[in-house]
Amino acid sequence: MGLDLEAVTGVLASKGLKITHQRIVVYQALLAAKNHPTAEQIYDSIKSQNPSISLATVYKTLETLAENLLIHKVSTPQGTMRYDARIDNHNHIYISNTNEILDYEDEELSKILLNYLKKKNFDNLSITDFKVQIKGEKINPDKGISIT
Amino acid sequence: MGLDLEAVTGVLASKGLKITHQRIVVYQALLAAKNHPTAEQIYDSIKSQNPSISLATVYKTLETLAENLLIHKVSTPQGTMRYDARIDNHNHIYISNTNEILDYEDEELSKILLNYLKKKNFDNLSITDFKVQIKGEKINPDKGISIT
DNA sequence: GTAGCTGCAAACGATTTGCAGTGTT
DNA sequence: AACACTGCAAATCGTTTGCAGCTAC
Repeated sequence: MGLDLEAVTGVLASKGLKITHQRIVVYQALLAAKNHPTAEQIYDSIKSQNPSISLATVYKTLETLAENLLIHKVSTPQGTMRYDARIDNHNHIYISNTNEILDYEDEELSKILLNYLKKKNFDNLSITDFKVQIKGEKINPDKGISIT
Repeated sequence: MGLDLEAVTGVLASKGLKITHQRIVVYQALLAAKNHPTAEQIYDSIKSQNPSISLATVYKTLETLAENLLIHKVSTPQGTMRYDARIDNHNHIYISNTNEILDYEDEELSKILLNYLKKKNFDNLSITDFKVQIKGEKINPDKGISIT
């Protein structure tokens, strides 16, 4: 995770976006985040290095990046938005007692679902995206989750 | 769909909730709704018959019903809340060009997923809920969707 | 009678907007 | 130079809250 400056500017340029300091910083912050931060969390994480940046700009930048399919907006069960630099199709685990969102990806699961959806015929619907949403609680909130 | 008054009062009583006119009306309105309405849509649908009811009460009532597991709160990709009187585990299809939410239930899909999750070992996680979220667009927005 | 519920208005948090000024191309 | 982008503050939207009065039990 974490594209260098060249890569980031290249990606922005490829979408015809102006290369501004703010966009670089916001994008890099999101790429570096392993959790799924809110706009405010991104703002907090960059404002010490960029004291003049405004929260509104962070929102606008994230919106722009999402429109250009460089990042994803993720709505949480609480109705707030989080952002995700991963653009490949993957699943999320919402952990209610710690308010975390974990990525969950599994080749086998993707295959199973894709296979299932192919078999079904959804008339008058063009599917743009599908994912499994798992909700749960950590038994021990201080420890991580491992999947075997 | 649509419980009669007796049934509704019975359900409320079984949860130890006071039987108020507002709760009956809100609950029945949600039971009768085939779409997944917002709090405001429920409010609009009942206020002509109940002019003195307040939107805040609708919110409070829905919250209470959800806490008592009589209904579900559903967060949309846009970050707003919708409500669902179906409490069995089912999947949702989000239709972006009409802003609809459709229920989607399929025995086979449930089995496949349950089976998959059983096989996997999520350490330190207790799964409370899982569902498939399908996003798509209607090809013809004026027509329905049929699944075959 | 009392605890719980309602309705109102005000407060709230997250996000968006208008606009004047600034920066990129 | 032109236009897109930023920063600020104010506005907006959906939702929640505080509290006085009302209602079911």
